[in-house]
Amino acid sequence: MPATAAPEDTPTRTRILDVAEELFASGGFAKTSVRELAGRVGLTPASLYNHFRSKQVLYEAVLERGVRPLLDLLQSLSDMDDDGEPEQDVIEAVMAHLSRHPRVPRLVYHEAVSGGEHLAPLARRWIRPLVMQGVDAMKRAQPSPWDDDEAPLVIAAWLHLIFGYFATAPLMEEIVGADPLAPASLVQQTRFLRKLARLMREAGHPNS
Amino acid sequence: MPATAAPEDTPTRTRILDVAEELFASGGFAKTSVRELAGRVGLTPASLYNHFRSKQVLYEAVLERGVRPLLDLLQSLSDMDDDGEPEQDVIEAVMAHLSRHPRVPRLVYHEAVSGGEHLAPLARRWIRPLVMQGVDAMKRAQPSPWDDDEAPLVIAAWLHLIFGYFATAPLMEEIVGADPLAPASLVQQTRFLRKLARLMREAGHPNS
Amino acid sequence: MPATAAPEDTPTRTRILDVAEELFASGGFAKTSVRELAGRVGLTPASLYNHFRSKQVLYEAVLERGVRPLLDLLQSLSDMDDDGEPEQDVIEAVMAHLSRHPRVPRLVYHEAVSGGEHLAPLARRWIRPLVMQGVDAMKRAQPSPWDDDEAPLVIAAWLHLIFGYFATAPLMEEIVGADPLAPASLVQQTRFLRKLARLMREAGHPNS
Amino acid sequence: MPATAAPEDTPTRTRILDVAEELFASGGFAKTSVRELAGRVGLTPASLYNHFRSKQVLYEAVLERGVRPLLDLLQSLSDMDDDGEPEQDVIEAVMAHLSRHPRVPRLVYHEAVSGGEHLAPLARRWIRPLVMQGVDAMKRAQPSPWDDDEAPLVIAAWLHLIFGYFATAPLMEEIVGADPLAPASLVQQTRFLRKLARLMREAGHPNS
DNA sequence: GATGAATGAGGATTCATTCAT
DNA sequence: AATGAATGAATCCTCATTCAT
Repeated sequence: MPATAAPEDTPTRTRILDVAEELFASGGFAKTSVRELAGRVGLTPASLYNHFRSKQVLYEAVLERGVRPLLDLLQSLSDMDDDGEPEQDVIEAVMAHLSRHPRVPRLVYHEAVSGGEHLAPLARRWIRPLVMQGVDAMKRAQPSPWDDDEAPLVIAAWLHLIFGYFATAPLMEEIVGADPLAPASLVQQTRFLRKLARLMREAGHPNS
Repeated sequence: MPATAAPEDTPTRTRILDVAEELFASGGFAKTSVRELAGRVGLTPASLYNHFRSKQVLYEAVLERGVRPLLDLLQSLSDMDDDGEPEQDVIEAVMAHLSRHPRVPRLVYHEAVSGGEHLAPLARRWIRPLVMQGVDAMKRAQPSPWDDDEAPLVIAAWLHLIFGYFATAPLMEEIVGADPLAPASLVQQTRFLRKLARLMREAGHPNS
Repeated sequence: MPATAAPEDTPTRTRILDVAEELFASGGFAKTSVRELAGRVGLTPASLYNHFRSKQVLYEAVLERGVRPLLDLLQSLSDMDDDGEPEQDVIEAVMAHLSRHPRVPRLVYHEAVSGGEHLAPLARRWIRPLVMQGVDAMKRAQPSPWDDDEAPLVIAAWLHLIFGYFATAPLMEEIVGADPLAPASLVQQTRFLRKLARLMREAGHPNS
Repeated sequence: MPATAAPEDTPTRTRILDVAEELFASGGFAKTSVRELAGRVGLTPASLYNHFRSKQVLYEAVLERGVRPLLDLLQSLSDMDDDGEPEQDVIEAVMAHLSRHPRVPRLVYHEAVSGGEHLAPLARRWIRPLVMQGVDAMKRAQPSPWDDDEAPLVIAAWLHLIFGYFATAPLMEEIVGADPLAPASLVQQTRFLRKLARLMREAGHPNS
C-alpha cells in the first residue's frame, strides 16, 4: 500500500512550477501572465487551474519550493561545528547551492524590493530565522573586529553581497559583458567572497 | 545664455513624476497602473497624457530624474582628489544623497532584477560609466589587498552593499523591525560601510 | 407485470436529484454550477456525468420529478366528487403536498418569470392541463359569483396565491420575520385560503 | 450656475439602464451577461464600465429605478383619504403603474424567489414598508371579514395576486395564448381584482 | 490643461463537458 | 461508478490609450 504521497510530485505539476519559477523570477508576479505561463508549459490556462487554485497559490508554491531547501541547507550547516572559520564553509555551500538555483534570489528580491503581500511571511518565516542564526554565530565568533550591535549589519551585508550578486545578474551581465552565472564567474566570485570574509574576520579593530 | 528650461518644470508635471516615482519604486513598471497613478495625482488618466506621451515615457523620465543626479554627484567626486582615502568621501556622499532619494535604488533594482527592456540603456548609459570609473580609481589606489582583476568584483560588491541596503529596505524593516531609512539607521549604516571600506583597504594580502 | 423501475432509482442518482432540486430552486438554472452541485453530492463533476448526460437533462429530470406528483394529485382529486365545495379539498390537498415539497413552486417560478427555454414544455405539458381542469370545474360549479369568462382569471389567481406563497417564501421570511414554511405558518395560510375560497364562492354578484 | 445635477440622467446611462432592466427582468442577474448587455446598448463592455462600476452596481441601479416610483406612488396614495373603499383606488393606480412598467415585478420576483444577496435590502427598504402600510390600512378598515392577525396574509395575498400576474406573464401567455400585458388583458384583470376586492371587503365573517 | 466616453487587447478565473484510466 | 486532467468558450473586469469637447 503506497504511502499517501503528497500530490506534489506529478510531472505536470513540476513542469508548471519550473516554468513559473522562471517567469516569476524574470518579471515578478505582476508581469507574469497566466496565459503565457500555461502556454510555455503546453497547457491551456484552464488546465493550469486543475493543478493550482490560483496564480497566487502557484506563486507561493514556487517561493516555498525555492526558499525551503536553502533554509534547510543553512540549518544543516549551523548544526555542524562552529570552529575555525565557519563562514568560509557557509559561503562555499551557499554559493554552490545558489549556483544551481540562481533564480531563487531573484524571486526573493522581487518581493524584497516591492514590499508586496508575500513579503511579510517570506521575511518572518524564512529570512528572519536565517539572519538571527547568522547574528548568533557572529557573536560567538572571537576574536572579531565587529561590535555586537554591528552584527546585524554584517549579516545583512552578506545577504546583499550574495543575493545581490545573483539577483542583479541581468544587470551585471549587461555591464560587464560576461554572464555572472557562468561557472568561471561563479568560481571567481566565490573566491572573492571568501577572501573578503577572511579579511573581515582577521582585520584589527579600526574606528570609523 | 537662455535658460535650458525645457517645458519640464511645470508643477503638475513634477507632481506626476513624484507620484510615479513612488509607485514605480514600490511595484515596478508592470504593477503600476496609470489609473491609480493619475488618481493619486488628482487627475484623470486622460489628463495625464497631456504631460507624458505614454506610461513608458513617464517611466523613463522618472528613471532619468532619479539616476542623473547620482551620476553627476559621482562625477563631481571623481573630479576631486584621489588622495588619501577617497572611498570614504564617496561612501559619505552617496549615502547622504540616497538618504534623500531612497526610492532610486528600488527603481534601479526593479529593472536590474527583471532584466526588462529598460535595463540595457540604464546599464550602458548610467551604471557602466559609474562602475568603470570606480574600477579605474581602484587600480590607481596603492597599496591595496586586491588584484587588478578583482577590481570589478569589489566595485560590484559596493554597489550591492549600498544599493541593496536601500532597495531591500521593505524586507529589512520587516525582519529587523526598525526602519532602515530612519536617520539613526542611516547613520549607523554609513559608519558601518566606512569601517568596512577602511578594513578592505588596509588589510594585508590574504590568499583564498 | 415487471416493475417499471427504469434505471432511475439508484441511490446516487437520487442524491444528485435532491441536491440539484435544492440548488435549482434557490438560484435557478443559470446560477447553479455543476461544480458546486457535484461537490455537495460528494462527487467530481466528471462523475456526475455518469448519471446525467448534461446539466440540461438533469434540470429537466428535477422539474419532472417535482411537478409530476402534483399533477397526479390534482388528477386524482378531479376524479373524485365535484359535489359540495371541492375547492376546499383541493386547497387542503395541494397545500399539504407543497408543504412537503416546498421547492417545487420555486423551481416553477424561476422558469415562469424567466420565460426560459423550458417554459414552453412546462406550460403546455403540465400547467395548462391543470388550469384547464380548474376552469372546467369552475364552470360546473353553481352558483358562483363569477362569469364564465372570468374563470381563467380566478384559476390563475389561485395559482398565484398558492404557488406565490411558496415561491416567494424567502422574501416573505425576510419581511415578516417568520418562516412561511414552518408548520404553524402553513396551517394558518391553509386556513386563510380556505376562508377566502368560501368567501369567493358564496358572495353575491358584485359589479365592478 | 447649474445645480450639480446627479450624473444620473445622461442619455447613455439611461439606455444602459433600459436594456439592463429588460435583460435582468428576463433572465435574472446570473443569466445576464455584460457582453450581451453592452452589445445591445451598442457599446463595448469596457465602455459600459465607464458608466457603472460593476454588474452589481448596475443591477442595484436598475432595481432602485424600478421600485422607487412604485413606492412613491403608494406613499402618495396612503396620504390621501382612507374613506370609502381605498383599496379600489390602490388597485387601480398600482395596476396602471405596473402596466407601464411591467418588468418591475419580474425583477422583484427574480430576487424574491432566489433569496439572492439583494433580497434583504429589497425586502427591508422597499417591500416591508409597503406591507406594513397595507396592514395598517386594513386594520383601520371597518367592517371587515378579516381578523387583525389575518391582515398580513391578506396583504401578502394581494402582493401575490398583483405582482404574480405581471411576474408570471411569460408563463401565462404560454398557457392562455393571450398576452397578459396587452391592454385588453390588463383592463380585464384590473376589473377582476376590483371585483375581488369588493367581495373580500363586503363578505360576511365565514369561519374556516 | 482637463475630461468623459469610447475602445481593442488582455487580465485572471470559471464554465460545462470529455475522455482515458 | 468514479476520477484526474484536459479544454474551448465564456465569465467579469482592467489595461493603456485616444479623441472630441
